[in-house]
Amino acid sequence: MVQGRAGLPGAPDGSLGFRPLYRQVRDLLVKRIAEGVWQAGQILPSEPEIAQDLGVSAGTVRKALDEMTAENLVVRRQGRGTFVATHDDARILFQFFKLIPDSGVREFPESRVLGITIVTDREATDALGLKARSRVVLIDRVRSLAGQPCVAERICLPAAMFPGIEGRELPNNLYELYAVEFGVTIGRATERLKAVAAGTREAGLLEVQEGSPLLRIDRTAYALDGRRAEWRVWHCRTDGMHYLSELR
Amino acid sequence: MVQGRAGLPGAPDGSLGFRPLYRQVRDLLVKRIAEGVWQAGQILPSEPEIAQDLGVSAGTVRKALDEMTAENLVVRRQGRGTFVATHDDARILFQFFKLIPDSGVREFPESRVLGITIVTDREATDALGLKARSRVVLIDRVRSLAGQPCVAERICLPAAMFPGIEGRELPNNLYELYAVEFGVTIGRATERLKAVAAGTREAGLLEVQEGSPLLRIDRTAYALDGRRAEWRVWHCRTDGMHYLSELR
DNA sequence: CAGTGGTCTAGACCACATG
DNA sequence: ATGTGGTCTAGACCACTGT
Repeated sequence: MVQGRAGLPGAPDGSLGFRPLYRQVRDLLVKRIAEGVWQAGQILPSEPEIAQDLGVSAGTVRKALDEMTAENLVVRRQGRGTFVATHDDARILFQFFKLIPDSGVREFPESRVLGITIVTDREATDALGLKARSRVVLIDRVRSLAGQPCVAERICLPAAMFPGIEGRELPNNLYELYAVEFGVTIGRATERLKAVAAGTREAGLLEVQEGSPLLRIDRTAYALDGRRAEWRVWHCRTDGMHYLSELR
Repeated sequence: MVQGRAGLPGAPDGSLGFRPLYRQVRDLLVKRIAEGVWQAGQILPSEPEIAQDLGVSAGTVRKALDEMTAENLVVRRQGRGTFVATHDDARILFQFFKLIPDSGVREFPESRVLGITIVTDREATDALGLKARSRVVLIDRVRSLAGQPCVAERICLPAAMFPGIEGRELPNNLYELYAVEFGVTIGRATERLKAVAAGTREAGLLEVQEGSPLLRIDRTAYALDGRRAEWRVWHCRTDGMHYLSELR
């Protein structure tokens, strides 16, 4: 079925390494989602169906889907089925938005777009792993919670991956737009945090004094196929809010 | 065996809720580790042994151990056995130490103790969920990477949980000390991050100007039984290093 | 009721470590 | 050779959701 196997469990890769069947199944299912065979919010075939299609046991499919559930790629609902995860506001809020009011009540921040431009920028192409003269879309926004500006945001995208995005109306929740309109599904991201002094620009946007301490968050987001799809830099006020990180 | 069951899988809790067998097994095994029946680094009985002891199938024990592996409570080594996780430097470095040099090479920071005192402090007792007049151990340290002071650290512990710790020589890696000497195993923690201006004290310790931006990290750490066991506050320089957070 | 995911079991075999 | 965890399978039954 998936890879060299003949009644034997597990498949040897030539001589070194070893690729469990359930992982091969996982990779194949992820590939199908990445390719849009099953789109965000749609239901997958049932476990027995997938198992029969691929010629493996139901238990193996289950283990593959267990992993995908843990990765937030898929959502399972008992009695109903297994669905491709969407980037709805609730998911964004919990998975990709770690800035929380000190009160603890999570809230989705409003966005005001300051400008969209297409440029060639060495820092951005480096961060995105593109060739030095590739074109990059720059989006500047200010985000507010309860009317209070709290984040100055700059987003950099590979222009080739998001053709025509510069002419669009931008929603608050960009990851849903990436998935639905451009077929780019963000699966994971890494963030690097530093404390910096506010420059003139950020100070003005966030209504703080120049030199005030700000939290700088530098995020690289990866598409399902592993390509870097977005680089964004935030400058955040952290009076009255904080960044939450769980260690386990 | 574990809870009301009579040849039936899964056990109803009276009428509401449902507690899978493998979770009951997990909880029981965690309890035994928390009680010191099996100590850090020691080997657990093999899967078939545990299964027979508890009167469940090997598959159920396996699923319980899978969860515990995901929670970093246990380490499995093929061909050798399953071991209680230790708080060795490598684990601390990856699970509990998110401050990374910009170069990317993780390193364990040195520590210099500035003082240990026992006090009653309202802020600390609140953070630890203790009665307002409980005694708390305060430990102040400065931590350095490559000779450069980078973190001013204050650690608050419930005195009742760590009797006599104030008279001890403190190692760099405290979580191992907590586990080995006081039977308190840290299982998880949450961190809250803010950007703040350096006060006089931190500025002096970290060799920066007063008012410089610092990363303030506020960590609450939980023991295996769920009790809050430690509260620590860091003030960090983030020139040349950053806090790494993985979103997935 | 039928169909889905969730749990539990039993057994076979593979991969790895140790003696 | 033995014992450990790791993978894969097959089948039974439970719990939930919809018709």
